[in-house]
Amino acid sequence: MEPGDRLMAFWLFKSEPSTWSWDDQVAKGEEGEEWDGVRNYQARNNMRLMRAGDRGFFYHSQKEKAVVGIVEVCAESHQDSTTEDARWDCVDIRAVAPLARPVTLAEIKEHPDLAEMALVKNTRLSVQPVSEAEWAIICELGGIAP
DNA sequence: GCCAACGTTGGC
DNA sequence: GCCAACGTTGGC
Repeated sequence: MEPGDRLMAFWLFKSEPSTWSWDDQVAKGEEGEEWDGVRNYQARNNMRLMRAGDRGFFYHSQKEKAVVGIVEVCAESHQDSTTEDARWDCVDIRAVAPLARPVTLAEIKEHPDLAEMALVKNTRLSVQPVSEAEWAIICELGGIAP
């Protein structure tokens, strides 16, 4: 193990589908897409902690309010190309697989072991960490292997 | 469409 | 450095 290596970490990316949907993400294929436009320090700091190969949930906010797919970090944090402002950087992510069935916010709120998720406790944070236990539960609810 | 939560900005 | 005003997000 090299210094700085760690186990895979898990995250959650929120997007309003009318702006950027799971289908848009899938259409980008292996190449992936910059997760740009984040202008929140907490969300940015989470992206700075990401390493290539980390997995994330893709969550649709607003109308749908459900985790719909799995993504993978394919480029670590770099300058956000939509701004000159050096404060803002972001990772690239690519779609890995859709959930067999979406896991709704209502279900997540109902599950006692998911009550501590930022999705529940800090509704406005758009890029957030997910624990390994939370990851496993949501994958199970979504009908796919973790 | 409303409103609560919360982050950011700017005046002092 | 505080805090009021304001803007934005996102659930309901």
